[in-house]
Amino acid sequence: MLDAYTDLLERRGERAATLDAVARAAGVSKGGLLYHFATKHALEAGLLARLDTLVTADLAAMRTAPEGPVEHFLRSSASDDTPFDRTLRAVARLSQSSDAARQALADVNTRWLAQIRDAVGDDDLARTILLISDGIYYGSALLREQGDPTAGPGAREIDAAVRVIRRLAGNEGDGADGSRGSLAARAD
Amino acid sequence: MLDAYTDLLERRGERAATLDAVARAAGVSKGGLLYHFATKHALEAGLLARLDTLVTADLAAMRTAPEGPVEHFLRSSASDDTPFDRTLRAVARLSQSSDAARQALADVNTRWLAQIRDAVGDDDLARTILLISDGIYYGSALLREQGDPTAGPGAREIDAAVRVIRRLAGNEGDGADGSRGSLAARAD
DNA sequence: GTCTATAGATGGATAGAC
DNA sequence: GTCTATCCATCTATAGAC
Repeated sequence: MLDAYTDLLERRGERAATLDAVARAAGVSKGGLLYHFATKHALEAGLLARLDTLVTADLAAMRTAPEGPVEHFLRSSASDDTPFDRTLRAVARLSQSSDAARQALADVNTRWLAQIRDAVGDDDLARTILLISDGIYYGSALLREQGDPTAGPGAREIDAAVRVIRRLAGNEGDGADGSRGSLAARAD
Repeated sequence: MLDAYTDLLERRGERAATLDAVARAAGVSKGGLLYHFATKHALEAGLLARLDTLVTADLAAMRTAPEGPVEHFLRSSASDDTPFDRTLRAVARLSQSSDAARQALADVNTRWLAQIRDAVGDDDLARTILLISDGIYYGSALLREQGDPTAGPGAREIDAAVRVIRRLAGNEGDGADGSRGSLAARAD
């Protein structure tokens, strides 16, 4: 049922994610849905709880990614096939009218920033990487159409950003060869 | 009436922007509102038409900004007091469930990219700047709460991004002194 | 042009059978 | 646990007075 709710939020927006539509998509009746989630607010709370679990797992995956945490982070910003990204996009849509969802997104950002700063050792660069990720993410979350996954930022934008950050990371000083400076730091 | 519609979309989301609420906020009755905009769809179309007018003016302002087009562009990404930015945020909210609004946002991005690329002369950097701007913009659009303008990215994030881009621009080659390379190009 | 009144559809939620 | 039936509020839109 949370899957159906996520899918509707992501693909058709908050307004279309009615109890009726969620129940139909989940293959149950409205009454059946309301047995598990007594109110619409409870359904939302269930989604936010799931997000919290998934973000913890994502941070752990970032730390051990072979391409390094930053590149893994940016490339996964537009991924559309993991439960985590789908949940995040759904919550972003909810955040329009829900303070709790907005707070949940802010918390995710805070946790990401801490880990990226830890990886690159540069507060300015970490915040900029977060912004680039937000650009990729929100663009892909909001501009993506139902049937057109090519809308919004795609591989082209992400590759451009990765190259730009590599230039910076390569010029930082501690690195050396220019192809992988602090970008890939702590990836080993 | 478009002002009232914009304000409701921006502050309380698509779902709260009902004909009733818009009419009340505009100080007219529902019937009065529907005299000028026969359907809700017509109201939306009116907002998109206004956006088109405002983006044209914004591109012109970018070209003549004293701090250069890129810095002007990034700093204005989180501005909350211009009619253009308020309209853009409102349309971003509509884009959840409206194909026309989504297309309008994509068009704005296309026009921005062309102008930024023209200013920095580097496609990768231009696309990255767009992503940073989207990060600032969507963050400020979506995380901003009714009474808390400090949520989402603020001056701190923007300053960080400007410094990072300056580093890049200063390292580009054609510039020289490092404090203003292609960043401020064509600003004179 | 702007209003009130109301129609018709749909939203969230409850009651009670099975 | 899941269903159908139903209540009540609200939404878009129409009709018609002023």
